[in-house]
Parts: sequence; C-alpha cells; structure tokens
Amino acid sequence: MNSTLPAHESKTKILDAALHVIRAKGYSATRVEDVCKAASLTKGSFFHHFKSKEELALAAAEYWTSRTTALFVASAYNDASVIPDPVDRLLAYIDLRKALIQGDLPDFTCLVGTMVQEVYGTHPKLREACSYSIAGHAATLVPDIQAAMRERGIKQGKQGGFTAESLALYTQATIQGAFILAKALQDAAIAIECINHLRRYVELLFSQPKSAKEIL
Amino acid sequence: MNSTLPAHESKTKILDAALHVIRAKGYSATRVEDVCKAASLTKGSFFHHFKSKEELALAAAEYWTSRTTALFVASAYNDASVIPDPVDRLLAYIDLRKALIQGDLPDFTCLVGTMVQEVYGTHPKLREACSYSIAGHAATLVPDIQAAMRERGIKQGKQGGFTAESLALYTQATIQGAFILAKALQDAAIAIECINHLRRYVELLFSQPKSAKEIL
DNA sequence: GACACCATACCAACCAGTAGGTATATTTCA
DNA sequence: TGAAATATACCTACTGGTTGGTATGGTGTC
Repeated sequence: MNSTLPAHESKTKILDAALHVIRAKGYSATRVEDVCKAASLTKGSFFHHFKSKEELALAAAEYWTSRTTALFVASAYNDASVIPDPVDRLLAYIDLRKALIQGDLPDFTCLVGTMVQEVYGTHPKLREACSYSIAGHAATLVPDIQAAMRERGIKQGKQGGFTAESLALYTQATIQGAFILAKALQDAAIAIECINHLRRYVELLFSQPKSAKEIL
Repeated sequence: MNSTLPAHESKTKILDAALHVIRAKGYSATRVEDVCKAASLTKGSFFHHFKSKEELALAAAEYWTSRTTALFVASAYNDASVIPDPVDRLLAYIDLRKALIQGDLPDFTCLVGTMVQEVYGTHPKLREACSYSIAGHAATLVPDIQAAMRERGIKQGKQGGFTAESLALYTQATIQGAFILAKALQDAAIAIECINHLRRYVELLFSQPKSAKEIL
C-alpha cells in the first residue's frame, strides 16, 4: 500500500482534484473528466494512473485517510506530555475539529462520510475503505477516553453506561451530521454550533464524577 | 401543494419506490428505470406523472416531509397532556427515534439527509427541499426545549450557553451522523448507541439545574 | 531505444427523455 | 340516453447526448 506516498506529481494532482470534486458533487455525479479538468490533465493521463473510476475512489479514500491521519498526528492534542489531563486532550481534539471548519463546504467536509452514503449498498470495497477511515480515526480517541473514564471513576457498562469506543464513534457521528446540516442550510456556522454541543457533552460527562455515577 | 395527498395510486407507488431506491443508492446513482422497476411500472407511466428525474426527487422530498410529519404528529411524545414535563417529552422523542431504527438501512435512514450531500452544490431547489425538511422537523422540537430551559433555569446565551434552536438542530445532526456510521459499519446497532449518547446529553443538560449554571 | 508519462481521437454502453400508440374513464351535447 | 369528443393513464420502441474506458501515437528521459 504505497499509495500513501504518491510518487508522481500528476497522480497526486488527480487525487487532490478528486478530493475536492467528490466532496462537492458526490461520488456518482463526479465524472472522471471533471477530475481531469480540475487536475489540468486529460483522460489519457488519468487512465495511465488509475484502472477505473472506482479505483480512483478507492485510492482517494486511502489518500484521505493518510492525509487526515498526518494532520492529526502533527497536532499535539493527544500528546500527554503537552496536555496532561485526558479530558483536556479530548476537548483539544474537539476544538481542533472546530478550528478546521473554514472556507467553503468542499474544503472542510469529509470525503469518506460523503461517499459512504452513496456506495454502502453497491460498492463493498469502497464502503470498506470509508469504514476503515472513519473507524480508524475514531479508534485514535479511545485511549484518551478510557483514561478519562478511569480517572473520573466512570466504568464501562452496558446497562445505562457507555463504552469508550461508542463515545469515540459518537464524536464522529456528530461531526458527520454537522456537515450534513451545514450542507443543507448552506452555513458552516451551524456545524460549529453542533461541535459546541459535542464539547459540552464531553464536559458534562467528565466534569461531575459524583453525580455522574448516580445518573449514568 | 396538493402533492402531500397523492391522488393516483401509481404516483404514490413511484414515490414509495423512489424513497427506497434513493436511500439505497443515493440520488445520482438511481436510474429512473430502477424506480420504475421497483414500482412495477414503465418509463411511459413515470414521465406521465413526473416531468424529470429532478422533479421526482423534489416530489419525493415533499412526500418524505409529509410522511414523517404525519408519523411524528401521530405519536404523542410532544403532547403536554400526556407527558407533562418538557424534558420527558424530549426524551420520549429521542426514544421514538431510537425505536424507529429497525429493518435494513434503506428502511430507516433519512431520504433528505442522504440526498442533500449529493446535491447541495448542484441542485439548489433540491437542497432547499431537503433543508426545509430537516429544519422544519427540528423546529417542532424548539418549544419543548425552550420550556425545558425555562423550567431548569437555563438561559439562552451565546457566551458559553446555547439556544433552543441549536440544540434542536444538534439532535438532527446526531441522528444524521448516526445513519452515516451505521452505513459505514453496516450495523444499525451503532446508530442506536449514538442516540443513547444523545439521550444522555439531554439528560445531563437538564438534570442538574444548579451545577449547570456554573458549567454553562 | 525502451519505458514512463501524457495527449487526441474514438468507441460502446448507458440512460434521461421523447414519440407515438392503445385502452379506459369522463365530459359534452344532440 | 348514448354516441362523439376529450382527457387520463399507461405502454413499447426509439433517440441523442453523455461518459467510462480504449487505441494509438507523441515526447521526454534514463
């Protein structure tokens, strides 16, 4: 899987173009010529680098995964030596997600979240790649959530309680949903407000160790 | 706008078919023949009832809006004479949303949430219809949220606080995002877990009037 | 001169929409 | 009343533009 380090500049240009076009129009509606035009290349070049449109989408999903992973790794939100409290690390992650909401919708929305809605029932490999991207990213939050739960004396439970994994996935669900509302209402501000609610939830969950036990 | 009461059975059959097919494959990838086949009709009949594919989608969005509105009106979750406490009404709504998650993904996911991701940048009228559906539904929650905030002494504020409208939209974002995760992970259970978190958030928000003032 | 890279020209399949027909209600009016 | 006129509902067959993918040929580079 060397597609995480694209060798050729043209291939990277195609992938970057795909990221933008697919996020703007969805997977089915993007024509490979749209991508070519956005990359300032022709179909000859495109099909030299990619066997098919679906393979492009697959590569784009992997490219997206590596790009976003690098972005979050570069940030220090989950570095315990910088932010000692796991709850603060979680909140820093949420603040980072909020800060990333800038520019036009195709610039900050999620490629795989957009694609998976169209392909989950028809393109198993693509669905798998999107799933891997989302679940993999969520998994990076689990250690901090577990540490936070341990510190605050919240135990993983099924009956009324919650697991660290489910909270991690919930953050992603909220963010994906925030993007949908932003697209529907054509307003990035609503996405930010949604993330503010997510932040408040995390604060409430981990800020009241005593009463939390009773309620949860 | 009499499309909320479709006169002809065939037209209704086409709309029902469209609801299912679009939720399964997305808007762009659904061919009108897919819809025709699902409705056991032919294209001739289809284009007799609808001018174009886009007009079908528009009608489907309106149909969806009226159908879902009727469903939630029929339920008593927001009837103050049945459930006196506004917080309990909110929680009853959330429980209802959870209970509706049954069957296959195309059966319980949201038509307009699926469509808007594909069309927000290319089909203004469709985007508008989707936006109307989501925002309109969210608006039905606002009175109960306002009542709950009033009772619990939570004031609408920008600085650190939140508005009833933003919380209403947040519930919808969470649910939409839960559907995305369910599609990605091919598992309805994850959607239910997300809604459990949403429920917990609402509980936490409105269950601690004293400490809430400090935190918020 | 061989190979990677990229362009132009082209093809075959697909698909939204049309043409034109039949059958059955519904309305009009002698 | 009942037959002609009209409108509605639905069908089969076709078309024309689109689009994913190919064939082929050129150009730079090792």
